[in-house]
Amino acid sequence: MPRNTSHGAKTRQAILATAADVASVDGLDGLTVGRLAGELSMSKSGLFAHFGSKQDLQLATVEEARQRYVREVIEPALAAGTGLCRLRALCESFLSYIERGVFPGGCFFASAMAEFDAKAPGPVRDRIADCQAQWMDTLERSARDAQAAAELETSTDPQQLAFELEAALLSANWYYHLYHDPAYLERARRAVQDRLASQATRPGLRLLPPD
Amino acid sequence: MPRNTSHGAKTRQAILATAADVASVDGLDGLTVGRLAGELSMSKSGLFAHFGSKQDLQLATVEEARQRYVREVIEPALAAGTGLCRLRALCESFLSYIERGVFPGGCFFASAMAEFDAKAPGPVRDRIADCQAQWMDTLERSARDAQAAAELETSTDPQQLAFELEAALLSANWYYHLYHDPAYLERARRAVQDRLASQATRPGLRLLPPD
DNA sequence: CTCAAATTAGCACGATCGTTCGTGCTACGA
DNA sequence: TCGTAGCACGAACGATCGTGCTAATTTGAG
Repeated sequence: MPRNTSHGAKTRQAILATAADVASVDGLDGLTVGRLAGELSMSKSGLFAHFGSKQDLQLATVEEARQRYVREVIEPALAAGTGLCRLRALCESFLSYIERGVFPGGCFFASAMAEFDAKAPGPVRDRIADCQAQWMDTLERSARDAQAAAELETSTDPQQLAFELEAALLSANWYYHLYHDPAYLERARRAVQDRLASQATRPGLRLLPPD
Repeated sequence: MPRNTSHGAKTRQAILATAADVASVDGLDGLTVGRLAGELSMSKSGLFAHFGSKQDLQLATVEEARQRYVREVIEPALAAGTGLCRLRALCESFLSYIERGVFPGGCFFASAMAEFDAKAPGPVRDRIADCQAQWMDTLERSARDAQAAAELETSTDPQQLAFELEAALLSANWYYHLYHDPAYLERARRAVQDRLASQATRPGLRLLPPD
């Protein structure tokens, strides 16, 4: 094979794509080297050679998932506008990402956060917490921008708003998969709409992008 | 030892109490027979003899956790009143239960729901889903009662309200443990208060029990 | 076509998984 | 006092875990 990044990188990428899918269902601990090797029809040792340890595999899997999340959730929303419009787009983008089944086990980071929530600190937990903080910050900053643009009441607490929006999104993820019922996605949509509408400066302020 | 259920039942109870604690941190799959035996200073086989299989152990652990949940969350709230007051008490009771650390890993059922969310169906998953549905139904029925007592607007959708309350509670659980920051519990309290206040029939309707 | 480097496979290790079996206590009922 | 039932134990099972070593295979560069 070529010196550096030809077949090897492709294989590594394929491994990580499958790893992220598996981990979204069975967790990053349920992600097992043998299982993963079987799923990709390759030997345990051949797969393992791409990573120095299981922890490295986990960290690489988180990074792969992060990139997928940015591509499927963040970027489309950022392209949709600014201020209040962006805030709403971020929420809708998340719900769409759940609906589309970007990860077979639901939101990767929701699963990972739940799994490492109360576990002892470590590199993997730290990375998960960091990703989650970034997402929360994206919501919060958008709220602040909307406020600066006079689209949200000055009485609004951006952190509180971000928390309530994220709460609706996360719960939609859990209940949608637990009961296989898309009604929960609609509940989240309604919750988001209500939160934004009630704190918008003008009652009829256009929240939806033209469609 | 006595013939039947003296020492045996005591031991079984001690096993399940520890099992529920462990599972709230490491999940029902992370709950291992050997680990549990070590934590209780008894042999794997001696412990295992109390349950026919690991799945039985898991189901018994869920049942133990359910009883603890009823005792620590549901019953105190039901005793606090009816209607809107009860609805608020249920939410506050949950947040207090998180704050008190009734389970070391946060809400047992939140962890279990997340763990089995996207897994293949089975007895354990079914039981978890059932418990979660019961809790959601408790919230929803309280909302309906409050509505029947004319404490909530007739325009309120009890299911929607229950979803939004539960969303705040669940997210408070995740973020509180992920960042070890009680501020998230306060955010949930504020979200609950806002939701209830905005849908109460009288703006100043007493929501807090006398304290 | 050849060679060296990169990639994968084969095999083995100690540990731990869930589970089974046989044994030895210990205390009550006869 | 003796038998018996409940309970816990130690040892061992096959399987799988993560992780090393070494040999075979593939592959791009000369």
